[in-house]
Amino acid sequence: MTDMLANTRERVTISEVARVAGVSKATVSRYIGGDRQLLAEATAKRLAEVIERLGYRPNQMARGLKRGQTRLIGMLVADILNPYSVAVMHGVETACRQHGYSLVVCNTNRDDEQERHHLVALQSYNVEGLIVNTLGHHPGELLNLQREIPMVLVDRQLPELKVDLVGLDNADAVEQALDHLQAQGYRDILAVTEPLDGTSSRVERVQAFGASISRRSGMRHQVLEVTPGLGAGLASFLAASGHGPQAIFTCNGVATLAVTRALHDSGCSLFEDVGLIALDELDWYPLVGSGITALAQPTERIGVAAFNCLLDRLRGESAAPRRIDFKADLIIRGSTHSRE
Amino acid sequence: MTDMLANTRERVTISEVARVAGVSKATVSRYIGGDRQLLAEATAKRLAEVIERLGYRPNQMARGLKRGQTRLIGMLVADILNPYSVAVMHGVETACRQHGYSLVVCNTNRDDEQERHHLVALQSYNVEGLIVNTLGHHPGELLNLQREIPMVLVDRQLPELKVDLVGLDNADAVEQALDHLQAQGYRDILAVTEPLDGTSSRVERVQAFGASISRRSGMRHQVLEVTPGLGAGLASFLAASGHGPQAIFTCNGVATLAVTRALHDSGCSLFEDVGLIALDELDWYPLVGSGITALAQPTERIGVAAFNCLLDRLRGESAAPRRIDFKADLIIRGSTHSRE
DNA sequence: TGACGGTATGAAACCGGTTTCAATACATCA
DNA sequence: TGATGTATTGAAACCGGTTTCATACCGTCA
Repeated sequence: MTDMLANTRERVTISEVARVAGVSKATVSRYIGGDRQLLAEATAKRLAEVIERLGYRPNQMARGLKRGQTRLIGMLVADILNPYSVAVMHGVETACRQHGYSLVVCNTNRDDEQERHHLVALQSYNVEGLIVNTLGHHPGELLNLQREIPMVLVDRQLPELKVDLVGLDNADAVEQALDHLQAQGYRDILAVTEPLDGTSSRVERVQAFGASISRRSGMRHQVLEVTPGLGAGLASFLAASGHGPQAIFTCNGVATLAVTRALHDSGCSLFEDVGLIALDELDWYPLVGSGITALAQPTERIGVAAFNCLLDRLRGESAAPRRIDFKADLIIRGSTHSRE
Repeated sequence: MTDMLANTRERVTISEVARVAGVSKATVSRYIGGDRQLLAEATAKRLAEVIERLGYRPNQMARGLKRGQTRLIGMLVADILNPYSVAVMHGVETACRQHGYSLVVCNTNRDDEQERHHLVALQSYNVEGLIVNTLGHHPGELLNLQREIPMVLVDRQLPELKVDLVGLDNADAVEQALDHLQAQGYRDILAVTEPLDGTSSRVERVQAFGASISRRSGMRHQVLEVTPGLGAGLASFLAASGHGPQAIFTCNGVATLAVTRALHDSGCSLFEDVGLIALDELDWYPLVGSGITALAQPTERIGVAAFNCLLDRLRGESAAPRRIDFKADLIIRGSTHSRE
């Protein structure tokens, strides 16, 4: 008996179920579509039995064709190896599943051409919504898509696009970082960021950094980008140590890794000579030196919020674009021990 | 003129293109399906122009319905926060894109129920192939699916399933680790693994560990699982230090993090008191203490290989299930400095 | 007994494509 | 000139579902 099933190479279709159960396709469709109260109890029972026996699974694509809904959400990620992106994605995924959606993830590898390619692909799969966390160097393409598909930007802002935004309250995070550094006695601060590159969150952080320091008296600041010459840049910062205790503020996880590596390679005793506070929290921060002080982003909640934005739009809400900002949480470790 | 486009709320369909271009749906279909040599040059040119002007994008779902191919690959991941899984996924994604496939990623969060749920979902989306990296506690479900969809297991083995396997040559990796430890003078080795839990790669590593040590003279060994009581277990291992220099072999990245944390928390001077060699390479290994010696898995290649397996099956190859094993690369750092 | 209303179901059109088969136009050849 | 072949194209069926609309059946009430 099970052998018969084993030989079934083709997938069971609704017509097959209808034929076996001796009813019409429409009836089966009603059953699987949840309109069970429309059906006679005996019919429903028979269908349940036949479906179970045949192992029938409705074809989501076919359903989507007529219904116009695929229950698919697309997510465009600039760099899937970046823990921040993955953490957000985890939040998105959780929210998706809770609402019966599946997630299609596309990694652009920071490549403009792949971004365009994936955008086309996602549209062709009729994703119902799009979560975008990329450079956005194709605003034209995005602009087109935005008219057809609800969209939300994560950790990125594109002025051309009138869409929902979810991210971090960067000004607040920077303020928290500098408050802490100042309280601990640091006076000479270097911000290290990945190349700005038009990425709004990076720009915001660096600008907030400059602005916040300017409002404080007796503090000096400087900005450095993560490049092959990072080590030299750090060295020259450390060499000019006349302005008081020095600290580094890294604008994201990648920058933190780069800086920590460079300091480590230069034989600098972590963090005796220089303080460090990182934006983004990674699981190894407690382990290096006396631990790295961090501003943790609520990545999980950011992901969930992004999905919820989409859901609101899908349900027809058409209010003005929102901007949802989360606060960072300061986690104090040894890398910013007191200088007093 | 662009305003007219802006008002277009509905997606452009093939019928629309056909109507505007004054041809039949079949002709348009031929054009987008790549049968261009069938068309008159003038027709092709006109279609190109109309499609461009209307911004037409074929609906992949509709195509898939008749053609039976969705160009979708599904990947089931046990824990998307695990860097190993993400790294493999990155490889898969790269290979997918190169062959015109898109990737649907489902994270089961190590939850059996979610695993079943996602399996059903992926099937309902008509994914053409499945890459599985989960606990596989639903062999029944997988067994069913396997008859309909080509499948490949990554880093997992399920004896019930006759499918392709891609992973690490665990015996070789363990051998490399112990060769190195022994050469460095360590004699008393503790293997730390996540709970075995039926996960084949973990079991293989622990078994290979036991077997390999037994073949060496003068070495003692012991196995510990990552649990809340890990700290105590480590302490008691370290306390019984009579058998010669001690080292820890962690079976994967999660175990490494847990062990390093526990050692760190216990105030143990990393790695003066005990050596450490880790299976899996993570980007922060160079940074803690004098650096952690690691056996790096070629995750990217593993991902690519997994996809290629699928591709072979999709192209009709029906040879016996293969097992593809990669060798780990030893990266020597300070955590296994010589004990001589 | 016949008109009426509600319930359960089926037939057929439809979603946006692909594919088969037939038809047309034109050039070639005997 | 008529037969034949080739290059282009269109009409319609089809993929696996959903949905609209019509219908058959049943009990109720006047």
